Amino acid sequence: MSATTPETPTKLQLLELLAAIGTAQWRDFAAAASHHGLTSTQAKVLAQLGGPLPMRALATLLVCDASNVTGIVDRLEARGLVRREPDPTDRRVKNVVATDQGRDVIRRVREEMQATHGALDTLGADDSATLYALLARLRPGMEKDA
Amino acid sequence: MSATTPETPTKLQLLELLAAIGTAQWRDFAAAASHHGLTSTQAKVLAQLGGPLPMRALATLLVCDASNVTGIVDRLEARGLVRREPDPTDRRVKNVVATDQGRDVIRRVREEMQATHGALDTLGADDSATLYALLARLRPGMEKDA
DNA sequence: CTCGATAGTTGAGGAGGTCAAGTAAACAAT
DNA sequence: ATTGTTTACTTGACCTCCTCAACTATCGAG
Repeated sequence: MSATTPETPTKLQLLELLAAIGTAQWRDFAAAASHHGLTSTQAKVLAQLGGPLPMRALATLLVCDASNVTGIVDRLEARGLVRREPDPTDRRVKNVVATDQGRDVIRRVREEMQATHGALDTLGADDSATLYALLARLRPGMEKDA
Repeated sequence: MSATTPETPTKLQLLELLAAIGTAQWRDFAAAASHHGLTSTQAKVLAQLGGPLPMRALATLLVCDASNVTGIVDRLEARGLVRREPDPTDRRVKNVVATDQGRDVIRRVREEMQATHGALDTLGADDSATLYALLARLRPGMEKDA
């Protein structure tokens, strides 16, 4: 009942905490994106565009249907944040590229995730390293598909 | 460039890792929900219903407009997973309550988050406690609103 | 060259989301 | 007590996200 020391937290407690952190980070991201007139999905797509990416690759990354990407990229393109370029080696594929404006916007969104940045700043170097190591061990298992 | 030891990870690396874990967990949750014919939003609502909750409280928890909750609860109610009950002390409010079937479904969804459970199982008691303590320190800062 | 796979789009339709407007009930307020 | 303000919820219009099925264009193998 009380806020006792978590000697050995139950898996359920850990799960709940992980979910709460994930939710909070997502809200932070969505809020920052919204300040720049973007939905969280649009921002997520923009965040993937380090370089040119075919529509299909984008759909794979987002784990969604290809037809969905068409609409999202349509709207990003209408705002001038992204361009569709023909692929020189395969005339079927269209590579999506972030424009200068697009790169600028997503950079600012990342910078403006204040809650997340603030929370991470409360951790010292040692704690950061420990957390990083633990999460890195968790990651491969989490990304395995059923 | 290579996968070097993360002596002191940069904040950006930590941020990226945290985002990846959050995304993976969310996908796991959505997949489990989908096995039971639920969207992730519906499952999320069901997960909040430990006890009766007014529509308004639900909207606050989900950080969304109240009119949105109307539709979500409509669909849950149509499947018999949830009931709207009049509040005895305030005739304006309708308390949302999970039915037996609703409780059952959300319990199974939680159990079926295999990727997440599997990943957490790779951690020993000590590591779990350490991770829990670190995340618990992060949480309050993350949930602060800008 | 033809056949089968792949990349992308379109259209239909559902779910999630917002905003504006409306109804009903609670709460003041002297 | 009646008048006015606030609160809880719903409805309707409208957008984005998302899936599925169907279509076009291109690629690649035999």
